[in-house]
Amino acid sequence: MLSKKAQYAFHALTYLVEHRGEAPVHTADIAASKNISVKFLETILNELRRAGILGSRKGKGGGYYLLKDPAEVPLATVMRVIDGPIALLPCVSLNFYEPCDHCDQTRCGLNRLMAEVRDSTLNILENKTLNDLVLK
Amino acid sequence: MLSKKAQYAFHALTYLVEHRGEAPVHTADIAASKNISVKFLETILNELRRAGILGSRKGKGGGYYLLKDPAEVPLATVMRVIDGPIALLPCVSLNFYEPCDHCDQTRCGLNRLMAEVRDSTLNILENKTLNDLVLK
DNA sequence: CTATTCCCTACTAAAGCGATAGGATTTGTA
DNA sequence: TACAAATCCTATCGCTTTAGTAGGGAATAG
Repeated sequence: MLSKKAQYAFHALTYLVEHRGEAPVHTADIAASKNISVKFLETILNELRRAGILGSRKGKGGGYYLLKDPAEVPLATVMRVIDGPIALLPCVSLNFYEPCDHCDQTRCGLNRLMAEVRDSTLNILENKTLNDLVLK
Repeated sequence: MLSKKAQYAFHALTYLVEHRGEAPVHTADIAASKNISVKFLETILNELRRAGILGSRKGKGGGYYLLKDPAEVPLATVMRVIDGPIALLPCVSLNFYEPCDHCDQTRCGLNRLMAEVRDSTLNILENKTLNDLVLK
């Protein structure tokens, strides 16, 4: 399951896509619009900034804004930044790989099946982008 | 990610499929073969029994055994018993559904996308069974 | 200079995870 | 009937993660 943090991140990004081209958006505005604790959302937007997904400006007229074209940011990227691995097992993770302790991967049925799940999941999450969060 | 419990469950079930038709298998044998703590595995096999996936017999000559044809037990069933929901959001879960607090599902882009992920995941996990855990 | 806004560090309460402990219960066999 | 073998049950425990909260510091526009 996605953490609350990841859910909030997606909702906030949705808001930012919808307000793209306007002035930087205040954390407080997003929080109010999406019913999220301001302080909690602050830390989330900050993580997204450190990950290179958002830019920010301080002071009056400041706020957060998208750094890239929303169509260039896959959902998988956001999920990895906030929640870490997408795969169901460390031994089939592409970005957070860790070997199994007591099991030869080349002869593990579970490994093979979970790799299949990973591929079908990533096929969606790597191709759907922030743009797809917004319904037309 | 799958919990350790779910991983152990799958490994134990693999062992049981491989020893199908023989006498009931001792917890200790599986634990030794798969490097799992005996006591921890006990609770896992018990959960699988209460879920109707395994049968058991106590006393001498006792142990656990599969109740059904392994080809009739989808991986999704095991995962739900041990880890709960498979979907990435409560509001798109088929078996553990919970509505969103502040978001109209029919107009939520995230909801729609996560439902898509769920479908592609379940397409695998409902069709692959315990039999597929065993490599030939 | 001051109000506004992001930025940073630390803390916390509650829950979940990965076990472990200790015994109760059932069953086959001598 | 006694005993050993195995499952079954309940409780506990240390650790980590989750979902926030608190309090102020730093930059910036006007």
